[in-house]
Amino acid sequence: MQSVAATREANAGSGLTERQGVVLEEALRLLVDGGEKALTTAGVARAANCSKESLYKWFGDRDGLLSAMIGFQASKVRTQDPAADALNAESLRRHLVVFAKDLLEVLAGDVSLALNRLAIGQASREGSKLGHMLQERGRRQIGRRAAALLEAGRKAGLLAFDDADEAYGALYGLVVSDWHLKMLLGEEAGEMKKGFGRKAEQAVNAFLTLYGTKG
Amino acid sequence: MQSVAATREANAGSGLTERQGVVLEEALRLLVDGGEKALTTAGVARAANCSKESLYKWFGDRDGLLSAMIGFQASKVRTQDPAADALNAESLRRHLVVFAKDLLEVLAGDVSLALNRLAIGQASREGSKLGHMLQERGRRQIGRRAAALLEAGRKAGLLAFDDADEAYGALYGLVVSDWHLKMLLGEEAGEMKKGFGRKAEQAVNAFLTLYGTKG
DNA sequence: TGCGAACCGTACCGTACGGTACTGAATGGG
DNA sequence: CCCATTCAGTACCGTACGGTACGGTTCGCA
Repeated sequence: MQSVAATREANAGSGLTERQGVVLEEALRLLVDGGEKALTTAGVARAANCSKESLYKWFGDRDGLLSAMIGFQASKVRTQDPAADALNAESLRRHLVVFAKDLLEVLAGDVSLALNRLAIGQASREGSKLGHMLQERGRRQIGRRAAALLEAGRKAGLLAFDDADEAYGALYGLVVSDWHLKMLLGEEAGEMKKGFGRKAEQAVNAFLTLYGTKG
Repeated sequence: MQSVAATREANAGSGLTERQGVVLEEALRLLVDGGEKALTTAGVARAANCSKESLYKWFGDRDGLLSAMIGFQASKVRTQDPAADALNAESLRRHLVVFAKDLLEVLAGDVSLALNRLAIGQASREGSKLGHMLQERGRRQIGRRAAALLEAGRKAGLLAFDDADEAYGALYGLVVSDWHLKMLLGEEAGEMKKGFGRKAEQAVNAFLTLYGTKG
């Protein structure tokens, strides 16, 4: 996963030492492997070969570490909204399918699932600070990419909708359905992934039936 | 919430004393109010005026208590699949809208959210036993109701689909989209609920566009 | 009345965690 | 060469939890 390059990228303008990035990487690994219960300060310190005192100096307290982990991971995910090449019906469909597949694969990723589980577990108390962070820095990114795609489709006369949010909601729902929740609840994601391609195409077909200008 | 009647109902054939039902009710209240962190054995014992020793005698250990809570709550939710009156296009639409609204309101319920958060939090370790339980005893119920409704629609010539699961997945996705996740992450459900009616109708409209036999 | 079962309340134990304090080894700059 | 900074490693403290054990009380029953 070329963690070094990714880490350096993530640190750009985040006030994070490279060492701290490595520590956060190790913390994420612990979280993915063992869930929140396994994410103890002593455990992180041991896994990252640093002292607990350093952890507290860098991140304040445990919650600060959790926030830093979310921000760190979010800063690593760069959603490229490329293209904007002249859209026709077929290229729009292709872009939508790629988007749908990317969405499913992001949601099914180890780290994404672990962080979502973490934020959901903390949602009851503490005003769901982590939840908002995850929502803002994770979802918003991919939402923007979708919004740009939909808007381009509309500008090209290939899509017709009044409310962009509503259209995006339909696309998201058709693509994801209840798979995300099932994975969050522990359903093995392994066998699911092979069906992502077919599922993405079906969802895009349905979406184009609803919002496409030509059947 | 007529908890007494509901409790008595839930105990039918579950090997649960009425006292134990009251204890589970109190445990659910603690979980809803304070999340998993607030659900300690001592806390439950104090809130329910029973001894920790009794808790361990009745439920084995903490995980047994959690399982019992899920089973208890699931047994309280009775999904009536009524109707089966002669379907026409309008009554099918009405039934679908009612189903969609019910689904949204169930998912937005305090106890449902708390139990889903609990199961998701435990999904990393322990083979996600609670997750499977929640999936089986909660989702399966409402899924059956939807399947019956869809099948009736097809039998009446009002719906056309090959794969019932695929159709149900589309309906679920159109109705729920990412609202469930947002609520699980802590988004205030209060202001959302007022939009459920409109959202349900929009989703059903879209679903009928996709799977209805007459536009 | 005597007996046993169920059970509440509480005290108790071992453990594990979050957070703090201390020591000693590097490192680097004057 | 000396001093300041940083940090790893460890020991430590208070707390809180899961789980167990025990005394006292109520209740049903013979």
